[in-house]
Amino acid sequence: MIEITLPDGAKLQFDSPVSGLQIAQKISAGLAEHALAIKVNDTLTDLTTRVTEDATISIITSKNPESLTILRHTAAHVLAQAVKNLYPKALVTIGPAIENGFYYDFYGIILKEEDLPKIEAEMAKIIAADLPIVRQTINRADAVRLFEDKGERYKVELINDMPDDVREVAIYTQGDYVELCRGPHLPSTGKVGKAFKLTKVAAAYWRGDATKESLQRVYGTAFWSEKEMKAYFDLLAEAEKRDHRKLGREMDLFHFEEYAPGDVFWHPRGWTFFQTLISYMRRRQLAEGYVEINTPQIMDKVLWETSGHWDWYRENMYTTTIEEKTFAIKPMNCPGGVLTFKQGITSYRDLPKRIAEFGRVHRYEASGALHGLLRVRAFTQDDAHIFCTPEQFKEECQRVVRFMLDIYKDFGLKDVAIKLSTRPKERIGTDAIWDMLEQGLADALTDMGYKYTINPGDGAFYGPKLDFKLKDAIGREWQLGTLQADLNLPERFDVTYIGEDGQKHRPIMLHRALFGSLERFSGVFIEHCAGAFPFWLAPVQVVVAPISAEQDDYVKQIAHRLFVAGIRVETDLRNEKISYKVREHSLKKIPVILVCGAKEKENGTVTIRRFGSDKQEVLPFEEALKLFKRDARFPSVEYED
RNA sequence: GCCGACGUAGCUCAGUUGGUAGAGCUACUGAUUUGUAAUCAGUGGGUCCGCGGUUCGAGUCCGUGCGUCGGCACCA
Repeated sequence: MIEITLPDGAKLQFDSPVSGLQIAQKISAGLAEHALAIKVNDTLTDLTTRVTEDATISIITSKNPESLTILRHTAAHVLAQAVKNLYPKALVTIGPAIENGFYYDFYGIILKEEDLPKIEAEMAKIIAADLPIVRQTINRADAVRLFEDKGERYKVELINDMPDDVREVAIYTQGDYVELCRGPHLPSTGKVGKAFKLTKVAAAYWRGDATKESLQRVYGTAFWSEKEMKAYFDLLAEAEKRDHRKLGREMDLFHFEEYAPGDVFWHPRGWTFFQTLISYMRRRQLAEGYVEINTPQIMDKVLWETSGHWDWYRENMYTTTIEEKTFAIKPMNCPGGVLTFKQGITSYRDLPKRIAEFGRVHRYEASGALHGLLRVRAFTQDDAHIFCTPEQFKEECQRVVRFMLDIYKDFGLKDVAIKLSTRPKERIGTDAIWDMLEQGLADALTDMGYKYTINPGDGAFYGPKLDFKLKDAIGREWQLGTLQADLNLPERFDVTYIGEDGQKHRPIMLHRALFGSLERFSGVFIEHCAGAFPFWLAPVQVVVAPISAEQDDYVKQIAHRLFVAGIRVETDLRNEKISYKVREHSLKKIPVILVCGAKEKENGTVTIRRFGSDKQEVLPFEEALKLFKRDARFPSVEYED
């Protein structure tokens, strides 16, 4: 007797092992028709899998969010079958469901975008044939033979690399196509339906390893309805409009040149924005107990040999040799911070010391890695190095995390993922040190109630780190801030402080950057706000425009007053209609347009039009000035009135 | 770096089977003095990414370099 418990608590009894489909049939014919998979004690599995003992189950239909993954995974297999039909010499590898769709990697073929419709058509045929998808478990050796016979050496490799204790593997058959797979899958190819699309071709390395062969990857997506799929593509199109590279050109913020790949030419407006970010951060850091320094751009390469970076990253460092001496253009600011800290003798009473630097660093990134402002070769970090005692370690970490999230909040960035990256395989320092630092970072987060995920082995070679990640307009994740714990650099540079006991002690060094790279942060934020900067960050905050040349004097006069008050203001005295000017400045997303006609001039008023609204508001100029001065203030910063 | 695609005016793009480069917007000049998302007219504007080759002739075909885009790998 097997007792099956349903989600609502109801219990069903069966005499013998029973499949998900049979259970669904017992519940209702309608459910059986829509059933796609079954969840047994929280494990998703195929509808045909038999439940052999008492269990809590739920029948999965397209209403369950989990079903989308199954749909896409099955769609990936249909894709593989279609490609095998059309290109028999292609070898299959793997094809999982991913966040917004699925992909499949093939060996031995090269596809172009133009080939996709043909493959889609073949997929549609397979779907129309509604082939049953049958799961079987077979002996491991038989599986190897099966795929060897088919010449599918990648599948053979996958089986051979499974742990020794795996005796049996699952295979799925749909028509004449056989796939090695854990599953689960839809009951038949017909269930994939019509809402699927292949989106792009790309390359990927076998097993994600750059030393292995390059495979042909095909990306696609699938939904339960064409309506949902359309909504997804609409969203992508919308996101594309926010691409910071496009907005950067349209808003005249920056450009790139082939003479300096990966290095930004900031235009007046973009540079004003950039500098405002720095002013804001500088102000907030001072309030947080930091001091600011500036250290050399080019230093003896000996420093990087000492730090260990030369061994790890020499290939990515720019160097310059003069009179037989080799210097490095700094790829990070740590040595500058360390050498500055080491000037004089530091007492425990002086700790923690928080030393900030807006440091411009250069790293030779692989050409294929470059991506607008989001991945560049020369960038500015809002870097700081905090030297503290072991007792202060956790508290300092918490201050940084709190500060970081507080900064992001000022930019409306609330969807931040925190990752704890732990010791990598190749590293320096003892396990005891790594244990202590990893635990400290984890505790700091847990104590504050922040959730995080662990990226095992993703730490820096000298210490573990917390990474703060955010998504761009089309969902790509980018790292912004980082907090790294380090005992190695203090060791290597022999950094000490004098403790209460009068003896020398080793401080813990925290590396932290909140914006991370100001270039990257700019890109992410431009996309986040779709170019509509808040007043305090806008490179041009106010444009003053006359209705006719009669008011030019008045316009100049109030623009001057705004300038003196610290407002970033421009006038637009061109011989154009006001609607032309409104359109143009609206396209540039200027927060405020002040229109001055005869009435305004006579009454000493201005008519305010704010970006994103077509409402007009008439105010005495003095009042408007007060308003703008307030709007121009940095958020979360105290001001004396 | 790897695989693939792409590179024409400031921007967005067109350019037939190889026959000496075009549109709209922008810019400039003039007229118009205008009340909240494009006033009219005129004029400019190109190393067709660079280099080499094939050809009587190359924006177009081939090779190569550079850059960009989409992924992968990388990211102190």
